[in-house]
Amino acid sequence: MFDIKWIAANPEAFDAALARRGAHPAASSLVAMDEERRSVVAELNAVQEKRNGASRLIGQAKAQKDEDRAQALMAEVSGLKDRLAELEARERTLNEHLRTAISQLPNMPLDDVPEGADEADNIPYFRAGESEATRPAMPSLGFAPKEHYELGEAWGGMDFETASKLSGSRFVVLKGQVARLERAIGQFMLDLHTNEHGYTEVQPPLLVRDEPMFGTGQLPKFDGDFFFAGHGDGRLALIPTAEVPLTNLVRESMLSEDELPLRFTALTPCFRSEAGSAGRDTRGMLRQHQFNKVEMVSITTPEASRDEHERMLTCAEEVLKRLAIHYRVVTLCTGDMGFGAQKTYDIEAWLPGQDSYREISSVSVCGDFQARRMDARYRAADSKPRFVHTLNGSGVAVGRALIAVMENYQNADGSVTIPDVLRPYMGGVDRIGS
RNA sequence: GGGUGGGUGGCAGAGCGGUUGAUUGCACCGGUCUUGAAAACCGGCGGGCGCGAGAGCGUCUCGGGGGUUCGAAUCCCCCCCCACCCGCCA
Repeated sequence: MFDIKWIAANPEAFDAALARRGAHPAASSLVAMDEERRSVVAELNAVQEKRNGASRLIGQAKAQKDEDRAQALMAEVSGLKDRLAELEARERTLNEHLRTAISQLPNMPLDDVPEGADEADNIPYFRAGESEATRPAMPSLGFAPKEHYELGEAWGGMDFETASKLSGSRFVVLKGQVARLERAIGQFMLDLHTNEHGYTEVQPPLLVRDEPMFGTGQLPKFDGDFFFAGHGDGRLALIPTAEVPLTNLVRESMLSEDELPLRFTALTPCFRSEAGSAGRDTRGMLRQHQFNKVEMVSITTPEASRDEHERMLTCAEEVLKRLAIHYRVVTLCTGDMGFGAQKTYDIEAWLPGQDSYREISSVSVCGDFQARRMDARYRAADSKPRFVHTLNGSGVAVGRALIAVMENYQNADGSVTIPDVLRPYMGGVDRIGS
């Protein structure tokens, strides 16, 4: 969601930003709509002023018991009603159209986001002084690695067949030590972010109204990507990510500057219909309708959001460093970014079984894009209300972390060694599946 | 599922047809006092939109929409949401 005044003042920059995201120019039509709207508002205000002035005089005349004068004024002003109703209706319609049009447009990329069409154009990201060497090394297994589902199915810890009897494809039943390992990974990450990274643990609702989904940008454009549960005459969405409830924690509110930044984290199930990815990643746990994820959300001032973005990335990276899983970070190019993002880093974990890097976390800064949709503001030091900035990042996806642990820590006999940091959560077990 | 009460400014909480955008308290900002701070006292202080270079002016806004009226936070209708009680249930 954008400020129409900004668009009107910077039409070329706005269209250029849209072009970078592969969208058609929109500034001139939006500005035209806004001009029409403003002319209606101006006329409406003038008519209202006339009516209000007369009503005030009528009140005075009545108070002075001057009934004749009151009647004369009433006759004069009553003719304004139709015009008023018409102008009010037009204003409302124009407002709605403008809002609808603007709410369909994706966020504008920051200047340092690389140009590109799709994921092939994403570029590796390193901080100053950093390199591959500063990240956990690739494992040298010395045998042909298996994929996670081959390992899991072999010892009955992952059951896709039974899951499909219950729920169809893209579901899994985890059992025994695999189920426990999944739980251990989630607990470990949640503890890390709450104990060491300053995030407040939250258990949010998993079903939300349409309004929060609009607030974070999932709706209205991507209705088909989610599950909805009927509720009374309406529906509630099953959250596709905890970003939705966590970010909307501050919706329609006026925060004070000294309580920022706010940092929230949650371990929740996420539900996605995966409507657009039929046939992709159909085997295994990589792409499921339901998966657990630890999410981080920060609410900051506009000045602080860029630094917070870098900070949040390091929080997510720390998970993989402690698990000692090799990964890389890429800056998403303009064509691969999500709808609400100004800039996004993806963390891709190395999966030996797949012989490739796969996304395990995505960390985005959204500027005031979501804040405008949610009406989330704070009172700045000069006491003026300003929109907050919002950020979200996975820290990290639990299901995919489970895959990464299993594939990276697999042994030649098909067993999996438990990473050191997870052993306390596994009751001291150091190896499963043997 | 049955019943009742309620949605007002950052928060709390009055108002219930006519200069009421709204008493008051808290919070916040400025000032006096003080070595400093607190307290006390004085003053200021909602948000959106439009016009304007600006000071400012106008307008909308008391959950949302519609209606009655010259005029609605106040009256009527519909919807949404919240709280409480009863029943049922983890």
